[in-house]
Amino acid sequence: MSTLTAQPPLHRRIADALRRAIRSGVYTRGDQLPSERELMEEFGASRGTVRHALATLRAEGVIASRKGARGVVLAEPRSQSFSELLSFSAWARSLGEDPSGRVVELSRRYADATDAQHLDLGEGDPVFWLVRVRMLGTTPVMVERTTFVEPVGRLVATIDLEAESIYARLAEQGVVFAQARHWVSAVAADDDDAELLGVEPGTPLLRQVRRTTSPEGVPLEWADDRYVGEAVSFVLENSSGSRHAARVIGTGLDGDRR
Amino acid sequence: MSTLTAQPPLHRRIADALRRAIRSGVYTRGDQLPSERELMEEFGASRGTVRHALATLRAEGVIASRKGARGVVLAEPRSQSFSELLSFSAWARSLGEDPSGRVVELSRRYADATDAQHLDLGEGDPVFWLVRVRMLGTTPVMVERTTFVEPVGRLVATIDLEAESIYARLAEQGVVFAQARHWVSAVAADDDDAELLGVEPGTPLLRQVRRTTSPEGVPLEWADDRYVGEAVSFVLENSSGSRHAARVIGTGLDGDRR
DNA sequence: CAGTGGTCTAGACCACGTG
DNA sequence: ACGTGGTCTAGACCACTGA
Repeated sequence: MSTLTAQPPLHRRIADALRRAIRSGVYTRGDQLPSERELMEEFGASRGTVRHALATLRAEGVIASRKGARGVVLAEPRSQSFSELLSFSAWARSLGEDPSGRVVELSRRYADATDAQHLDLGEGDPVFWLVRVRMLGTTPVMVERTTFVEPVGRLVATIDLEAESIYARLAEQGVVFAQARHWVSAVAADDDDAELLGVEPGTPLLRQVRRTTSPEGVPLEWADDRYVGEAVSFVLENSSGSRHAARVIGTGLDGDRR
Repeated sequence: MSTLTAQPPLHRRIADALRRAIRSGVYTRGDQLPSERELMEEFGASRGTVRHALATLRAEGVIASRKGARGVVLAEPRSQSFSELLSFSAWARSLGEDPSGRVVELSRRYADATDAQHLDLGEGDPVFWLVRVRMLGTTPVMVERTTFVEPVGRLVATIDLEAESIYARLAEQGVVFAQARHWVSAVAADDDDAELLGVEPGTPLLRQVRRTTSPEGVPLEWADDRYVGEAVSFVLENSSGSRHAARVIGTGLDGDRR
């Protein structure tokens, strides 16, 4: 039984090669890219495949292109993947930091209206509730309050939360987080936040409310994460043709935590 | 001279039709979409074109799809376009609100290191500096501090900033904003912010630093916008295959304002 | 004007999922 | 076993850019 690692699809290998070329300085901000016909030659791919790769880079804000003119480089690619935006551990490790966490509470409870709305459940359905303080080194950076749907929460309860990455362990169990919607806003630390993070009440926190679904579109968890002051920011791209991001009034959510 | 409005490309009409169908309840969250072959029939399009439309919806977080199974609906499409994320006026009007603005300062000055970095200029190159307080009705919601490259700033100086939308007017002059990168974080209101927004110093603000480029990839402006408390939040999507958004340590920028 | 990216078609094979 | 989406090819026409 040889475990032949399947090669990634060609369009991804092309995108990776171009990202590497930009990161290593072959092309820098403002430079023109080779034409699509030239890239077809270079990678032995059809035009459709080359355009698939370029569309990926365009969505990342790395390049821009217009009819009639060659594409240009806009910015260095950021080295972030989906799991690094989802998992605090994976993110921190990718930055060479030492992530850790302290579990404040893990319990089974029953869905309130907000839970029901986020998780497509009925009020009163069982869910799991996890509160953790996340640290880089020994500095508290974020408090995370996550509500899991019952089958996922049951698995979470079996994980050593102080030592392992939830998302890595759940992936091994076949629970895949595939898609997320995030609401980002600013809040003042309340008494609970303040105590957990070791800051004064009223301190500005960056609030990220996240709803994550499986590849099948089934909600798996929702979370209310609050980051200390300027410790963290989110970067996003958008362009004329895209709607990946939007500004909304209020949070679009209940003002209270749960 | 008849001004025949060119029809949008087929892939966009398909995406629009599907968005409408979802918004109007033909498909709701969790429903399966028709197969790609069925959509080809329905719209008289080739598979490549249908897939182009579906890729758009996937990037918006509206649908998800996996090999072997039909696509599913994840969420209602948000009705936001690029200009609504860029332009406070366009955004507010799309929500039925009454946007207004008060110009605090408009001046010509010389680029510092931060300006130079954002706008691909040298330190000391001339730029234009605009500070405005933006309101919904009569409530201050945001203070915006924008630095324009010289040729754009020169045009901005000719606009009636209290009455017109900068971006709409600039577009008429052939200055098109095509791509933007945003850094979102939380800060405490400083004395200047507090006075302009009518809040206490230390109040949490949502900070959005934005860098905007033309279709050619040339930087046109960068801005530091600060929103009052919970007035506004940003919504973003991401999925396994995409890198539209990322979390970073700090702001990736100088801590000071300019 | 030649070269470019944007759009679109018509096929094909594969791996995966669901019944 | 069959239908599905993911990947890939080979062509074509157009509108636009830029020398």
